[in-house]
Amino acid sequence: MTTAMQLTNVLKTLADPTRRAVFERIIREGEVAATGLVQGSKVSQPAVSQHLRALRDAGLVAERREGRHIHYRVAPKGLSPLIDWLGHYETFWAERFANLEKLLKESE
Amino acid sequence: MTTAMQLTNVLKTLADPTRRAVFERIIREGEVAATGLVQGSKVSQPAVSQHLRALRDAGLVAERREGRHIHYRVAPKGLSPLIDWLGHYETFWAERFANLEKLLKESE
DNA sequence: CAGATATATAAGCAATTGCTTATATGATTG
DNA sequence: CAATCATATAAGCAATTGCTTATATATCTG
Repeated sequence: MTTAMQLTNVLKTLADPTRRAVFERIIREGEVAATGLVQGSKVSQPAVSQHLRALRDAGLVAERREGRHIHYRVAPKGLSPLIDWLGHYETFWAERFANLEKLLKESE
Repeated sequence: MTTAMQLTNVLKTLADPTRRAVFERIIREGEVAATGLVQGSKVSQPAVSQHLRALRDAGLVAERREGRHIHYRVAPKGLSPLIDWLGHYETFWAERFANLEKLLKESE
């Protein structure tokens, strides 16, 4: 079960474009060290570090220390609060316009 | 097609618990006048009005004027940026742990 | 140990946010 | 028209946010 607070946390965390970009890179690259994320980022190392902390606190990423490097990866259940919330209201939406799945197919 | 800005807007708009509560009431009640939303809200009428504006600006709700009442309803495509974004990364997640649909079933 | 590298934390600051009270606008009713 | 009801806007304010620079911590290497 997810709480409203967890959902709020996930939404807030993903709402910042810079932070979301970091998250998307972790998704795409599978497992990245913080250094790698700083490279090619528009913001400073501390800024990236702070974003990584936020992502971790929101449960969106997990980390694995390897020597002095810390590798970040997506946390499987991190998006659950969001998916759960969408799923919870799916029935309401389905009645009124279309279901989630259909919207998914229609996208792009 | 949805832009990153639209997604950011939707996420930011839903990230506030009070505003999200307003949105959820609109989902559940189908079509509500602003007055109805102020009733039973913890915040003032202007606060609700500001939240409604934010929801409308994010494309999450639509309005219909009827005399001096304005009735709000969910905008069908409002969540598209969010659904699209989840869908866009679904393949990446599927490869790594589970697909969106499965997570949806597992929820609750 | 000393130096280098990887990451985190601290402090400070401008910008944004969400609320309030007060007031304005718009529509209806008598 | 005047009064009332529904909603929006303005102004102000405390709290939060995202960044910066400076510094600390932790790990590795020679």
